[in-house]
Amino acid sequence: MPDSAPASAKTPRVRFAPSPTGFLHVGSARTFIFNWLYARHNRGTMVLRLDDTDVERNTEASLQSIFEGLRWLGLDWDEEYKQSERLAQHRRQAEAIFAKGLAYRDFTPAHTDSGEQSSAQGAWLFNPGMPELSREESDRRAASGEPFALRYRVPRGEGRTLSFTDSVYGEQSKLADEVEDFALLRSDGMPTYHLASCADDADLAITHIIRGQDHLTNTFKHLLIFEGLGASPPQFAHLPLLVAPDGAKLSKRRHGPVVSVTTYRDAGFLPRAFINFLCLLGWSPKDDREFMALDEIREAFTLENVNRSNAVVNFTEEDPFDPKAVWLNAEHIRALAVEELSRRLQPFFTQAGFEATPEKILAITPLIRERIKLLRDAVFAADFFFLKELAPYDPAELIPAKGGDAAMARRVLQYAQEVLATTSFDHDSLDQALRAAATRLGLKAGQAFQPIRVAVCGRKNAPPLFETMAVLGRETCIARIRQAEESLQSIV
RNA sequence: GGCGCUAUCGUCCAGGGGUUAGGACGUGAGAUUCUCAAUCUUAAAACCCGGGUUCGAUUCCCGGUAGCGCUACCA
Repeated sequence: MPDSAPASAKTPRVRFAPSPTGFLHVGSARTFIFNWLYARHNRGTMVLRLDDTDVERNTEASLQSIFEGLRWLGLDWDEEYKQSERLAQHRRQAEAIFAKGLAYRDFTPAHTDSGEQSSAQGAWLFNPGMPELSREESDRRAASGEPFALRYRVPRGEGRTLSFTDSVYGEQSKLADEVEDFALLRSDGMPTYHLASCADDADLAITHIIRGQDHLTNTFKHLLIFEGLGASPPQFAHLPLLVAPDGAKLSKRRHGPVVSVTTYRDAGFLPRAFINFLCLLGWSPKDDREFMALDEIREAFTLENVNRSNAVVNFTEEDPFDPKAVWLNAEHIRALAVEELSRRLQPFFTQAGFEATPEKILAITPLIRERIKLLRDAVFAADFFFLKELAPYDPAELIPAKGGDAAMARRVLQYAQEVLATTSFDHDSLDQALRAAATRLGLKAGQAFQPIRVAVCGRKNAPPLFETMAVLGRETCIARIRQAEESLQSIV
């Protein structure tokens, strides 16, 4: 394909460009996912680029956290770059722009405030306090070693309109007069995000920039930079933002760990469920599908189907996860093969301090898979399989809820011990034996099973009785039932 | 303040000049089961406001309002 072909017609090269200034957050993860989906749907190339030009805020820990998050998601990329390694190149490119007369030196000291004050006072002038110097004076001061920032000389006053077609937001245009003289180089010589980003996008031959809508307005600056670089701009696609229930853009600072992907991982989200949830925020296959496998999503994914309004991630202090994310996770858990699910459960049991062998987990998994929404729920759902000693019984729970007393509960538990001593511990045998026992005691199954379930599991709500007992084994079951019975002696 | 973007149930996502405005999550009620869960049935729940255009606007246009974003030598 010739270079002159429109960017959108080439084999796509997309990039995900996080800046390592904190943990990987869900908004970034979603941007990564959309880029990945676009690349893989179109058999293109996925580039990971670390935008680490902010030396002040970059940390190694953050870098690790981002990789950790991306690895967990399990989506791959084809090439990897670091902006800091391309510093010299960026400076050369800035100088080239300067040499073309498209930028000028600004010797004004950097503002220490964030510019909010001046905005509030109505001073939104471009590059306030820095009338452009003559070239001679500029050269002289630069030669004398005075620090300066390099600013783009935005072509204002020419009636020029900057425009592009966004794949999501459509035709976008803005008067150049509305764009301020933004910085290309900081006074310490470091490139700004705008410069580094565009320079790399051009150098790496990125064809499609898929990023958050917070960059929509910045795109006009980027258009100017590409022009200065002598490169044709790629196709842009901006994604609606993820916002918190308070309406504000999801931010690490304001919303804390609930926006970190590691929070989801640690709670026991399945990566595929997490991806499924995020891709549905701002995109849909335009039919009623919601629970989708990754392949299904990839096949259905197009930028045309991305919508334009922000999506709120519905979390609260009590419940950090969007209910829909939780539901989708439960769906994905149930869709997993038992072997696979039990493998994923392992670390949660181990971390809880249980002696959980793969065999034992495999036996338990079918009993809890429909009862957990997050992987970590398994720890509570299955604790009695591992605990040597159950917490002291609550007599009130041992007594059947409907029409029963302590004496009756004792009778059930006594009789159960007898019966169980000779019953083989498989589902069908237990089913037969215990139902027969109930009948003999003149009780309904529900009544008779409650004391036994509580005795065996330590609580009223648990997985199906017979399967549970089969996994627990005769010895443990009888011991627990005896203990429960004894705990009732005091009140009978 | 300027500029830009957006506006359908509580939330997410469809729809679209004439519809009983659809699906999902969550919530309520019921069914079913040895409890819980799962499952099934069912209910409540929305087109921001005002003008146009039109025989007819929730849908198209304009304005307002609200929210968000950008307006840094952050990214």
